Amino acid sequence: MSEVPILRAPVGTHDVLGPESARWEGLIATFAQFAYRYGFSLVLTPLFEDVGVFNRGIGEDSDVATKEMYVFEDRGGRHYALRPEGTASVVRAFVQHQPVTPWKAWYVTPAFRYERPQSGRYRQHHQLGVEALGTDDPALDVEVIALAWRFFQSLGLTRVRLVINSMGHDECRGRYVAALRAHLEANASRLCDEHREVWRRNPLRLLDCKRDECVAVTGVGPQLPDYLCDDCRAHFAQVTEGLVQLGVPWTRDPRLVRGFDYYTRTTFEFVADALDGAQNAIGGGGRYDGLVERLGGPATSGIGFASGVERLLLALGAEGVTTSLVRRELDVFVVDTTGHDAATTLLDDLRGAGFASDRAYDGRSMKAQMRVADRSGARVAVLVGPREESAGQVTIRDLRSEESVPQHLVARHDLVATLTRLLTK
RNA sequence: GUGGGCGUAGCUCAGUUGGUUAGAGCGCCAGGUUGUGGUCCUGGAGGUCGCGGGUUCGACCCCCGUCGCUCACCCCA
Repeated sequence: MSEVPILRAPVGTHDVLGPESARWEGLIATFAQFAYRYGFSLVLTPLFEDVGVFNRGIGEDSDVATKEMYVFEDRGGRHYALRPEGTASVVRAFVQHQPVTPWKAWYVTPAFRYERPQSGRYRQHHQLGVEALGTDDPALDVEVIALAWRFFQSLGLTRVRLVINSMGHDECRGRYVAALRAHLEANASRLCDEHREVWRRNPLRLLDCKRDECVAVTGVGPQLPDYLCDDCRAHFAQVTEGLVQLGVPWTRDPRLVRGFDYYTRTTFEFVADALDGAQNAIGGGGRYDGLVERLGGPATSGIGFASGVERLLLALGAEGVTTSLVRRELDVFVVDTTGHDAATTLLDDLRGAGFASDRAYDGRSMKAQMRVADRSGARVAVLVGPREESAGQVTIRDLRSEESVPQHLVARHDLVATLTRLLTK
């Protein structure tokens, strides 16, 4: 038809429409409800920030910062990056505005990472998350983790595991990293090809490596839990005990360190066992007690959690949960054959009364309009033609009925009242 | 960045050893007598066979390149 070539969404991005978008609405609305229940309020921050926010935030040596950031220069020569994750921006906003603590905020946002897409991994994906700043009370760790857990449960996910660990605070973590570094140095030749040369850059990364060679090296030698100080041990114990009290099951993974440099003490991840692909982490987070300072603010503790919308949807699909959590079907479809557009005022009344209503356009035949009405999924059709109009009536037809004549006439001025009775029971 | 698989109608796909006007199902549109959907019947619209080059008398089919999709490694949501 057209000579203009079809433009498509960029690599690693995707459009969401149709029934799929209803599932998105449901997820987001459910999460918003949970956040509200737990005392979090919505925070909106810019999609792009000074690159320093992310470099200093998630760590210049992290994979995300070194090779996955969408960086660009604007027309004024400023260096910006599209957010690769949610926490750094929110913490920057905290530093800038210094709200009263404890400050509990939730968000839903796109996140960008330049990497090769695959199942459950995109260049633009979307995260739902919460951040809580101003206290290192383990009760808050428990609350954030419980919020995530309950959220997943409410969605209908059953095959989700919580794995948790503590990385200690700066000091004990530092001692562990030093010990790990020495251990790696002594065994560098036995590491996998990928890490043999680059382990110095970020020793903790090696714990994530699943290759046999690296696992063999890191499986022995210094172990993170042995390096925690008494305070960090106590904190971790209180968190795990709190989870037990709430009936939130967890398992400890002493190798769980996660990819961003800001984590201290509690780290956790939710693994969806229904996903057989490599991308089976549907959420994660942790405490970041030094991050506010790193971004120029006063010493402030914080903890956060984020979940990937796309992966949640994949996990839900894999578990066979197909409900959208939010109803998006029409109540009423207006079929107008008067020839002079009686539908417009009729719809205004219906919509004003709160009914989700739609119509056909372009003066199509009644048969055609009925077909569209049927496909729309509306519960009832309201028909108005010359006969009804002259009598001051409309026909209400039940579109879900199998009967041959599931319809009746009703006075025009009784329409809203009748539908209210019909559709709200 | 590296590697595997795949690109034929809006969607899911068929297309025989390369041989005339490229097909199906679903979807979409219009009809099936005068105002009625979901089933059924009939008809119709819609494709530069991803794109470019090559081999050949002839290419959807073979070769090369390229773009895209997809899966995996790495890492993460």
